[in-house]
Amino acid sequence: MSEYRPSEIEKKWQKYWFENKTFKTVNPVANEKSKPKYYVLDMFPYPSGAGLHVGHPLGYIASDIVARYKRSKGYNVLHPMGYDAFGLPAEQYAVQTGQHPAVTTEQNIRRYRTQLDNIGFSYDWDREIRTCSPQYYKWTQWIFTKLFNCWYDSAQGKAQPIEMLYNIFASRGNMNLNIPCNEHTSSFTAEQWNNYSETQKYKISLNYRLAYLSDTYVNWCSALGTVLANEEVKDGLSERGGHPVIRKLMPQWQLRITAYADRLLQGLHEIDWPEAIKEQQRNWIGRSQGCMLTFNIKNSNLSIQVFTTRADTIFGVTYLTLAPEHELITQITTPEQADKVQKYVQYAKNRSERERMADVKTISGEYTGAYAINPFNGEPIPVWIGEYVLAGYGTGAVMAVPSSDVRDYAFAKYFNIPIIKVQEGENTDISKENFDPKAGTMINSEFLNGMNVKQALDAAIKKAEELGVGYAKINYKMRDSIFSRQRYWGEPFPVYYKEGMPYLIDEKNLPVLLPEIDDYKPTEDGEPPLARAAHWKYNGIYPFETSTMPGWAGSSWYFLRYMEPDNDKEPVNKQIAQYWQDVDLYIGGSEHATGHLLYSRFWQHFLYDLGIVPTKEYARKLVNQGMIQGRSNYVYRVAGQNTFVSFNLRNQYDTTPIYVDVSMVENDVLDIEKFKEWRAEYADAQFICENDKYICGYEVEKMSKSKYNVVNPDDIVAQYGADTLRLYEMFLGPLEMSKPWSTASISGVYRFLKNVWKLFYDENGNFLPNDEIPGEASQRILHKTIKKIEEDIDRLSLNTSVSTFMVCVNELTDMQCRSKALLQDFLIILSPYAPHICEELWQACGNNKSIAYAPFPEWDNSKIKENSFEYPISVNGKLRHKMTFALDTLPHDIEKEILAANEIIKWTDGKPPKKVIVVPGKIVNVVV
RNA sequence: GCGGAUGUGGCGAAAUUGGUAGACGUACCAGACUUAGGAUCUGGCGUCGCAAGACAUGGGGGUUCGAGUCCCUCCAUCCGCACCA
Repeated sequence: MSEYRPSEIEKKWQKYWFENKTFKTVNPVANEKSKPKYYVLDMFPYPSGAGLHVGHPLGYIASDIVARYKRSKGYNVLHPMGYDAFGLPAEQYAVQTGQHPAVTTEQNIRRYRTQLDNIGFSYDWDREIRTCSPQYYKWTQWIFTKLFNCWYDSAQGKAQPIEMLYNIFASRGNMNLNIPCNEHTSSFTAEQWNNYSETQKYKISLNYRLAYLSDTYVNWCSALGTVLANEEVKDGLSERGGHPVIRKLMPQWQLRITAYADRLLQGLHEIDWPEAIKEQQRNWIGRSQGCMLTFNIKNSNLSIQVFTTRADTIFGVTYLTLAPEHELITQITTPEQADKVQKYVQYAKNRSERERMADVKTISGEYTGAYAINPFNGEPIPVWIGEYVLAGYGTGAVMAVPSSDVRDYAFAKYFNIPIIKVQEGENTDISKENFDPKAGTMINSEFLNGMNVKQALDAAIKKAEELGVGYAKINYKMRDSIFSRQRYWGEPFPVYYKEGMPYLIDEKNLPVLLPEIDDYKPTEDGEPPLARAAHWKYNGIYPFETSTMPGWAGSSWYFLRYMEPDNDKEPVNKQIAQYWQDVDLYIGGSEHATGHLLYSRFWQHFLYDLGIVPTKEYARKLVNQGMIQGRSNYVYRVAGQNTFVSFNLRNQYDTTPIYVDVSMVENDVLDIEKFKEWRAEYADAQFICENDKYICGYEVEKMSKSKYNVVNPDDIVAQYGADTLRLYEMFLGPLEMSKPWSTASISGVYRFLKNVWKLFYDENGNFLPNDEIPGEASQRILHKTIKKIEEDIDRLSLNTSVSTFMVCVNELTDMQCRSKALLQDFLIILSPYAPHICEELWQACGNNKSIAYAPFPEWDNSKIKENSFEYPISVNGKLRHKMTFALDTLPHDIEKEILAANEIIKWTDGKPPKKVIVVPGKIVNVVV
């Protein structure tokens, strides 16, 4: 073949790999001495109707390069792909069209698969999984049953079977046990427990399980007819669709992720993940160390619990503030204030989350008329209600210290509540708002006087414990995760109801299949769509749970299933999990920081507790690939005319920018003919050009159809081939950075591949490589390249490797390298990046096995060394000179040579240097 | 406000432990060839300067014989979180 024609070779090799199962990962056999393992994983995609754009494969290409490289380095590589196939878009489409979501999902998956295959990935497709297939979600349901059957043993720091808790209750009751459980769990003695009926015991146990039902304020989106997770809500609107979200009290399944809060925080130390992700997770978990204090209500037997991180400021408390949702409000409010309080609570309730967040500046509140008693000094302090106190954090009540907290300060100023200064020193002037709440030493605080904040904090907590009015407490911002969705297209719960109580479906009856229904909307009375399945009953009698699991259920453990996707006895075999351990490299977007990436860690910790998986953390290293943004182009239409003015002339006219499809633009130059054909209205448009060209404006923004800036990888593959696309996406810039797509410099990468081809074939199609022994120079080039590529892959700096290859090919071309042995080695190191062309040329060299089986060549340092080398010389740090020395020159010889070289080196003032410092291979310093 | 990043030619970017800043690719300029093409090849290309040379890695300071790299400080941009007591 005389010319590089990617379209002719790529399909052929993709077919070859598929038919020969070239990339099949064989399960390790027990007695076999197996290779070291390497698990490289991509975040599996949600197969949306829009298909892949050029940004999606970025991470997949990087992981594919690593996978292919590790294989050739002798690793047993697990590199799978699948689909996160349950989800809202397919369901919404179903609601609109009546089309079953399974059908659209299947179509979308096919489209994705075709697009992925076009790029030549080395996935082991025999391991493909789909979260929506019953063989898969059977085990998602199974994990749910395990969560339901476990409680969290804080003493042991792990999940334990619920039977064990029964035993504990039978011998000790539930008092003085520090076990994470639901609010309002009443206490009982061992004796009482033993007298309970089985049903009563079961009912109590529901409060302790890691999966539990509870009435919760949830983010209810009536437009979508479902509950959303906190991270699915942005600024009071649904992330998907932007519909308003309100808070509503509903019974929901929840997972007790809060029991794992500390472990999830600790685990971050063990994993090599981007700092940004770790920080987001830390933020989300929101651990804060403080103290719980009890304030009794004056003339009442009620009391209010308060969480504070500033127990040291207890003598500065001048009022308490309750969240408007606080349950004691009605009980403590005095009759005189009842009306106002009632109004205020109503006002707060009607304000959506969005409104409340939008104006954090507005101060509002109401006085209840009640007084609480400061537990430290017995002073009465008024109890207020304020919107700025969040029901969901801590106890929904705060002890307000206006002198040490800016929000309390603002509230106190606004309502004219007294302020007691408890700190003195620099930056503690409370007449201005910008005081430092942690500065100075304590005053007006009895036994705390004279201490600094930290000392006072410890002393105050100690005192509270002595007085029995409080205790040290660690509080988390993170809430338990709501696990119910009022949707159709998700995993059904393996749960049925009997006398209003939830029971698990027997394990042997899993999976609970998603029933067929004729309409995917919620029912008229607001029940989830599954309520439409009238005859869907367990054993024909008991109603099933009608909500389904959220999108993140299936994605929280999929990485385990790839290890053994067809196991029908368990989610994954222990020995196999033991072999694969964890994911060595996980590549995916950072948008899942507090969603998938947190939940999956939680499930892994849980499964570790059960002894199913061998590691607490499932992904050793995570890399977030940057987003590829679109580069939109504009034309400038002159107001009121069908005339368009070129970019640099646009200011001379009154113009409106209009998006043009990027496929009609090259290097910002508009293809005027294509533009005229684009739409009828532009057919006789006029153009005001500069230098006979119409230059478009541009902007970098997210790829989207409406901006006409979406680039489909299929088009690039059709024009330049998959290898060019792969190389180019890497060449575009560092993997982690977001960067705009531009087709501008793709031709350089394409030319590179053509040059590779030309090393093997001349223009007449003659095969060039022969058996000549490679010269020293070409060996040096090759070995330097091998070394560089290894280093690049190790630090995932794949963009620079493309440059390295280019330099290598240019140099081999210059010296007309014809050594087949050397060129074959070159193909092996290039093949992870551009596998198709390398397979083709590899075969042309007479190999009959895939290049994927060829071992990666070892580089030899002795072959890299040059005969001579140049030393940079700085004279007093100013002038620089170069001198060439033989390779084995000793440092003192260099020194002598430089001293003797006065005539060669023009010293600044003509005098020879006094001192020459030489470090071999590094520095020469000359002091004149 | 808090946290995480990032600032280097017209553009995308290299420079792994401090050691010739701008590799490689694009764009652009000049030329060659030509079956006129979005092919191929050669040369140029940070700024100023005819040149020698000088100045250049967001700004300012510091450490060092030597700083894109280390330290301090300020600025700009992007991304998270945000009344969390």
